[in-house]
Amino acid sequence: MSSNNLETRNRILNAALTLLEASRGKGVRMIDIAKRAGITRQALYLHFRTRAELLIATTYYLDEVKGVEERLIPSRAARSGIERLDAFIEAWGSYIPEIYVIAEALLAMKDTDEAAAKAWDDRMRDMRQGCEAAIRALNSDNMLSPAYPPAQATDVLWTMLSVRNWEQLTIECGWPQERYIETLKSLARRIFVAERTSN
Amino acid sequence: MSSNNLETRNRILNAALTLLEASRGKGVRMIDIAKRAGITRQALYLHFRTRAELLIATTYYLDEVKGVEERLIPSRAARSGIERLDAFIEAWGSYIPEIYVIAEALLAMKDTDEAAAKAWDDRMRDMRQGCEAAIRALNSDNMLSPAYPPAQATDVLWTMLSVRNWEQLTIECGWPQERYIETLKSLARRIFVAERTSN
DNA sequence: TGTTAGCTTGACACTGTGTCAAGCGGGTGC
DNA sequence: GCACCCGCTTGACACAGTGTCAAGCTAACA
Repeated sequence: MSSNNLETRNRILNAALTLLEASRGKGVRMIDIAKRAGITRQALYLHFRTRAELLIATTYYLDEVKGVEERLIPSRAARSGIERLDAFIEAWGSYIPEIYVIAEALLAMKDTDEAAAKAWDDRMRDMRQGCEAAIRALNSDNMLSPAYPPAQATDVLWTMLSVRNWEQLTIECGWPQERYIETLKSLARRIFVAERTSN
Repeated sequence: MSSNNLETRNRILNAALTLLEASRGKGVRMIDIAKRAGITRQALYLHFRTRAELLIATTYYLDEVKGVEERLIPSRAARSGIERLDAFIEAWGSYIPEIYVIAEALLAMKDTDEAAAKAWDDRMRDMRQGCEAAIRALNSDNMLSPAYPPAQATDVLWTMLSVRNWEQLTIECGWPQERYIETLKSLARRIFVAERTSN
């Protein structure tokens, strides 16, 4: 029965999520996921063709669970460019820690698996849209620093907000999450906003 | 004979280097390296205990070949803080493309191999010293922006100059190397230098 | 001439992914 | 009540890549 099928599928995705979160994304085997989901390893392949496919499905499942879309509403509603930039950094920056472990797993597969690479790149391209919109909003307000053309400014913002940079600052350097958010907002203003009036 | 031993060792390291560079760091097997070095796969293990150990040795070998130390001389000789910041970004930024493929290979192992992780972290810690010195020089000149305490400024500079960020800007965004260097210099000035007089 | 260092040859173990065939049990249709 | 099928289990096996081991070869050196 297809409802039963879907139920198992969700159990698998939940299992994958839990295990990835528990083990910081590394060393989660198919057999571990299967056991946690209460089925055999082989049965996993009745739902997902490969490990990569399972992980990709897990990230989409995660998005669904965490609700990415809703989080971006405030940034879209922003009236000024600066406000939009701030709201976007706030929204994305707060989202990173929630997807971090899964992102790690996907990033680790990027080298070996074509599909995983594409899934990650798609996801990053989506995020880039937000960066572009924020820069464009700033530009419309005539508040974008003339130092960088919009396209390059987008590249820079996109790079600044990468998961890897979040990882380095919070995990490696030990920054608390709020400092990460505040510093990135401050940096973005310093870099992108013309005629600085605040830091 | 130990001289023969060393000769083979260098042949292995050269082989590893060549292959890693050719294949962008991924999918290089022990057998490939062995063949290229003109020995058997098993003989590799007479020189390196594991694949990780070989890769780590390869990175040190690379440093030797490329001469990291000499490149940093100009930045140490700089008279002003700003000059030092510029020189450091120039030196490190120019070095990244040369070590990039090996860095990739090492980064890929970071998740699974303890020793590889340590080797990479050590390397990054070295680089961080340069960042710290540049920030300190700026601070001594009273040119460090009050917006960030020196420790945090170091964290930010260190993160900005990561290999991943270089990868994203040059490879993903398609920036030419000179633009990368110039933009990073410009960004660093904008962020760290107080009372901006230039962009 | 005998010894030894450095390599080869040809095994084998192990891990993890992915595949296959046969079987089983419970619900559904007739 | 019977047959059927779906979703899963069981127990194989293939395959790639790393790492290990024992025995043998060969050139150089004492």
